[in-house]
Amino acid sequence: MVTDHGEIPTPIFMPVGTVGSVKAVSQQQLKSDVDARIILGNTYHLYLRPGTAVLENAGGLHRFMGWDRPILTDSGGYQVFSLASSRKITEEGVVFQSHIDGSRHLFTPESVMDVQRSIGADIIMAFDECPPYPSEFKYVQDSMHLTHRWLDRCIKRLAETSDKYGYTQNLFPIVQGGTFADLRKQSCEYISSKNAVGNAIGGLSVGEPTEMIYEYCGLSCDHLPQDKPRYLMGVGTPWDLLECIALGVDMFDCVMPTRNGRNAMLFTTNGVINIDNKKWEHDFSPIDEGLNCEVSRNYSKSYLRHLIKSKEILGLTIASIQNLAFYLWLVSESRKKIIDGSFSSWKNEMVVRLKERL
RNA sequence: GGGCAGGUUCCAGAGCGGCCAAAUGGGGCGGACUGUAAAUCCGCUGUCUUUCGACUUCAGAGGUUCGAAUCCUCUCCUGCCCA
Repeated sequence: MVTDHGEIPTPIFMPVGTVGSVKAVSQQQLKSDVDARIILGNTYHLYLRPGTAVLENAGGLHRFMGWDRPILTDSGGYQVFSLASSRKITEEGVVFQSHIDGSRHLFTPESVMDVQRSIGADIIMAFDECPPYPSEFKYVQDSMHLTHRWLDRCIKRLAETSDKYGYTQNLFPIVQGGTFADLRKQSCEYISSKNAVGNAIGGLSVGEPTEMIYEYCGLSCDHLPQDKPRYLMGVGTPWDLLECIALGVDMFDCVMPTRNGRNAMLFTTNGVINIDNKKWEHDFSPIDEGLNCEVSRNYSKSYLRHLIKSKEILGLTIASIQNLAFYLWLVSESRKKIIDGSFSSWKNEMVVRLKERL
């Protein structure tokens, strides 16, 4: 893939990944870019629209690792949600109980900042609480205020500690407020007032219907600074990405390409494939010719199906890479379409096409 | 030619007189998966019917029995061993 900022490397396998990108830069350079990714462990797609501001990162972990895109780490706030059965929330922080040995571990805004300092990612996330859907107004309200107080502690801790590796780490605060318009708006205002280099939209894709994701994502975008990256955490399907880009989102991250890939669901430029299906048994065509990715172009559907059916670990890797390459293509195309002004019509066409089951 | 062991629904393989359309696994089909603990989870899978239920199945043909995939007889086929 080649963009006006040079070639975007084909995804490669890394044991623990993270790489994002925010090629950042000066106002003049802002005309385009950014896209990021994390291979395997997580996937981050950063995508900045023309005119949005970017991070300052003269150097960074990404550079240290030989990548040309920034690396992003999450705070563990999502685990407060996803591991709800084995944790306890207090004002101080969250106590998690290990599912491996039962040991208890306290996560606080301060400790989470320290950990992220040590890892050294270019973009680090605030520690927040992510209430499930549905939740009572009162609970979401209290939770939001707790997240705001935690944010202040994150900012304070970050200010009190210095960069460990000689480059700036950029903290993104996270909007909460669930699916209550007034709370969301209030949270956006609070988060915006911190004047961070970028802002995240959290608390969505936690069980609510897709339409509500769009609704509250749009609402959040409307109340966050337009000249700074808006990062929607945890979303989503390819069509979700397109819809949310239309609403103003610049960055995404999601488990979907890798997890669904491991579960035999392939996202391709022509639609969705369930590679388990017998219909692919003798289909020797490339997995996805529409991608400029050697894995997608050189392995056949038949071979990939065989690997998956045989429970060969390589199959999961190939499927994951296919989906990651697809997501990168999707955001890269989106950027091009936005720049040439054809995004909206292209998006409507793609949403239909990409959902199709092949 | 002789002696054993077998032939069960797409496959493997339980069942050995009623609770059997028949366990379980695989396969097939469908669904789920959204800031990753989890290469995972959930349905359906003889035919007809929405359900109840009805009907046809356990190599083949007869038979015993109120009742057979299960017991008996013969036939066909498969594997192994001995000639």
